[in-house]
Amino acid sequence: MTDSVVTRFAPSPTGFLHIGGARTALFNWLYAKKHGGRMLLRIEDTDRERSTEPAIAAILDGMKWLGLDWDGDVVYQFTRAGRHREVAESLLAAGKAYRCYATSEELTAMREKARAEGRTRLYDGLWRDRDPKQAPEGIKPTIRLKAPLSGETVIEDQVQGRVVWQNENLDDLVLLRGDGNPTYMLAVVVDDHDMGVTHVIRGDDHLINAARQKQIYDALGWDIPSMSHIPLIHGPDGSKLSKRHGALGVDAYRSLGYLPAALRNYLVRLGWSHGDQEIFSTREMIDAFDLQGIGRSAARFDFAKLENLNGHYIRHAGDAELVTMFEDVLDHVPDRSSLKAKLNDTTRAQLLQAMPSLKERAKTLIELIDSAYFIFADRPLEVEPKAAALLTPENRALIGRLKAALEPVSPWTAETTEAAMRAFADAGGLKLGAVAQPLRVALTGRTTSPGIFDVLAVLGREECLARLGDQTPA
RNA sequence: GCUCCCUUCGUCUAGCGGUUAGGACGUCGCCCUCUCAAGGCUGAAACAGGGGUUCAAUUCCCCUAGGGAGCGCCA
Repeated sequence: MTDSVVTRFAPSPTGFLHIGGARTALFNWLYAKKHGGRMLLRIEDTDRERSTEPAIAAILDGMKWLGLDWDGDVVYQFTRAGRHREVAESLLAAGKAYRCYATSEELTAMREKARAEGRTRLYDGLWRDRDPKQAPEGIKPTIRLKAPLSGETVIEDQVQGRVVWQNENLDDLVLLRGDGNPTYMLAVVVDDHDMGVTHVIRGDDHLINAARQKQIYDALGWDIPSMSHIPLIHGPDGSKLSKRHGALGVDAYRSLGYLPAALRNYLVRLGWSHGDQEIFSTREMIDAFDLQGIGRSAARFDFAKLENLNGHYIRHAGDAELVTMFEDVLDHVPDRSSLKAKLNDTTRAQLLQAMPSLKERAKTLIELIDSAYFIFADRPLEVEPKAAALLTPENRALIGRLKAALEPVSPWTAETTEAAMRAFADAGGLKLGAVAQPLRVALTGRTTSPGIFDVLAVLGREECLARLGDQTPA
């Protein structure tokens, strides 16, 4: 049976792929992969007003970047409107639905009245049993489901457990709008059914919709798929995730220098766990993923943990791979075009050589870019204020003497320059640090950098001596 | 207001009646050290509150409080 699993990710294209959607997609993807099934992608664009092409593009792009591929063609829900209409009509013919001629004013009044009386059943069934002959002129009717008035509707949710609603709290939802277009509620049910979806995994903001959809499934005589409603992701302060926090599109995470693998790992552990394991390769994630491991409470988004994970993935990435990522991310961050122009075979080789040292200190690709600054810097170096403070007359003189000491070094490697420097320090009765810091400033313009011997080796003899010369009194 | 969901260190979480309540991030201190990281070792840090059930509750039930979601001819 494991080969029959079909999951789906069904975003509405009204904005970018946000972090919560990304996690939902990931969970669906993992579940399908784990069971050798398929994950379908359906764009819920029945709201013609708010659906946009750029949003669709952003969603597809975001999923590709995250490495979440889907099976088959993307299904655009709006193209299936005819089928949705057909199903609504069949329900009408079967007496399981009816036309409702209520005006929006009447509806508003009903809602206010219901709320005032503390009821949840907002639509009072005004046209449920009324003769359509009484229909007013000029009103395009909606088609509403004739939902059960009593009894209960039960969802056996794989995450939330058994959730029960009293039917008197559920009203007759609209299946078809006055303009003949389907509502989300109808479209989802029909599409999931027609697409053969076996497992619905989505945010728990849909939990109540599951009950309403169950009523549609029942009216149609269809089986409802397995339901899993996963808790939402909140901002660091526990409130709803806003743009201020992490409700950024996944493209923003790319621009921030996060690796897809790191984001996947962070996301999978947000709301799901597998014992004490924190780091998961994609393979391990697929093998370990299960619905039982999903928690029921909302999780807060924590950038610090994401950064830590990202650092881990950077440290463990291949050097050549990182050079490629370094270049690729430049296209997604502002003000890096000058850096891009400086990429050539020489600087690429330097970058590759420096990578073992660079990646040890970077939590994001942005930090990686920043710490590689010394490779691309033009002479004379721009010196940070904090670093400039170290360029005292004494230290400048020291740099001059050091330059002289390094000049004869050959070949020029991290090992040989280190030996020369240690000898220089010993001879002067200085601690290595007393020499290394001024040297670092002269070479990088900063007080922090990769190991100074790595910097020496990467920059090469000529460039190093020139930079030292720049800081030596004439 | 109504319906539904949730509640273990600051954060993500393990726990599925009996544990010194574990791990991870962050944080504190120490070690390493040419800076910054990384790494190693330590420390502080949690079962929301109240009732039950039970020989025994973080674990099961109820209530309260707090948080969240939903209440559209949006999805």
